[in-house]
Amino acid sequence: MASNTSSSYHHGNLRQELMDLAEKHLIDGGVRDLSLRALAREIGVSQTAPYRHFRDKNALLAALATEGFKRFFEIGRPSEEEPRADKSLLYFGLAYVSFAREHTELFHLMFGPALQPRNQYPELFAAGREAIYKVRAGVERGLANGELRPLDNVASIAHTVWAAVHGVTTLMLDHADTYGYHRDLHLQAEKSMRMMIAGLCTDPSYISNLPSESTPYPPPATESR
Amino acid sequence: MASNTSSSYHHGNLRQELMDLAEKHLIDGGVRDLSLRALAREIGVSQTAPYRHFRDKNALLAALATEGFKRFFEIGRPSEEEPRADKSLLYFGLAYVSFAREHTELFHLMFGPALQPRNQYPELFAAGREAIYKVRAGVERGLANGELRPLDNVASIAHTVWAAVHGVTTLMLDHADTYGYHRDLHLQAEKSMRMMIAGLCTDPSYISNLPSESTPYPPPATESR
DNA sequence: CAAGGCCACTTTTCGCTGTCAACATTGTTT
DNA sequence: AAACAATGTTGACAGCGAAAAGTGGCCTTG
Repeated sequence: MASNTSSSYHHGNLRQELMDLAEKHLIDGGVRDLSLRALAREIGVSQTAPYRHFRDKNALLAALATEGFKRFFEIGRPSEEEPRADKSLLYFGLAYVSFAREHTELFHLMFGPALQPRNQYPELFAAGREAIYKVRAGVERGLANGELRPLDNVASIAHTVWAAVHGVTTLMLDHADTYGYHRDLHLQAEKSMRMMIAGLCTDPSYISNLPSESTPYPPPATESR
Repeated sequence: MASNTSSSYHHGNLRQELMDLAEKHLIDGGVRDLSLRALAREIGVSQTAPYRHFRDKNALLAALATEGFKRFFEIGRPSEEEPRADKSLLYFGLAYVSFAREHTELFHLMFGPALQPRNQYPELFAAGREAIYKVRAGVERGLANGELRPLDNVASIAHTVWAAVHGVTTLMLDHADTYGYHRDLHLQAEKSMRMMIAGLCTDPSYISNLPSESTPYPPPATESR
């Protein structure tokens, strides 16, 4: 896939290859170690070739984040099939956490302040916005079912759910050691989300049943801390 | 305060002046626009002088973040005086949001992934850890009073509260436009926190009374977006 | 089939950054 | 007075993002 058709002057697939390699570099090293020059060097083109495909370094980052959101949609799917609103929201939250742990640096790029300004990339905006609709749908069904308490309008409740999940996730990623939850991070995350979601439910009996100590979740991804 | 005693060779107060100017630069421009050389140039010392006081650029950032946490303690105070646990937690959350809006870039430095690695600065670690104790204290009193439901152990509930507040705040800072809460950000934040805290209370009647549309909070700080 | 244009890439160059090694200057201790 | 440690300075290196101008090759158009 790396080697191209025939001509050595025109690479032919540079944009995609830049994206792929950029993500690889992102994974081990974070945004700080991502340099256009290094990418170009490694691919074997001149150091300014990337500028044919991305106006900026920022534009590359925006493209990466956009693709991250598109992959992110996939994990939102199950919530549409689960009939129970509380479980649906919980599953969304757990998937959110899993995504963040498996694609930590991408997650940071998508939701963190590293990529700025971000309001000039319509695709990125649309992709990010799409995500909240998943939650909205779940909340709407929950309200219709009567499983969720009509505490406020849909948008507001959806925002609250998102904030809860997002807070649990980011705190876990960036400050796990500070707050002393070295192990069983997934367990703590699930407990927190259950507590918060329970408050939104009319009948919180199920959701507030905290999970047992042993968790079926995958071990934390190897990180370069 | 800038001009020193008499000698022009030894500055005399370089460390503090670096910190002050660094924060100023941080405020308008973010971490990306913070350069040791620019600081040195502006202060009027040579470009390597800062290295006498900070091993690294990272060390400067760590010092800034540490001081940020120390200021952050001040806002935690009111929660100790408020007898009602729900209100105490809510006030903490509101103060958290206010701090984040008034010192956006500092907040990002304190809680975001920009400063890395951060585990080699004991002072920073201690300062960050101190913050969670405020919440713990509030939760402990709430549990003792019977105002908070004993859903789990203190640490776990405190972590949950923190995550809720943190999620609301970061989402508001970084993605306000994405999720369509351009105005009345403080109102939305308060509503979300009330909903979440209500779920933790035995009698959520007061806390779930959502605030009215007009808010007494200060307008958003002028930001360079 | 040739002319011309356009696109993808290269070369060159600029100014900026963090950081290191060696040196100079100062206030303080012995 | 002499040695010392702390604090600045000079100069240099490698790396970066980015702009300007040139070049090779494919594609359209006459």
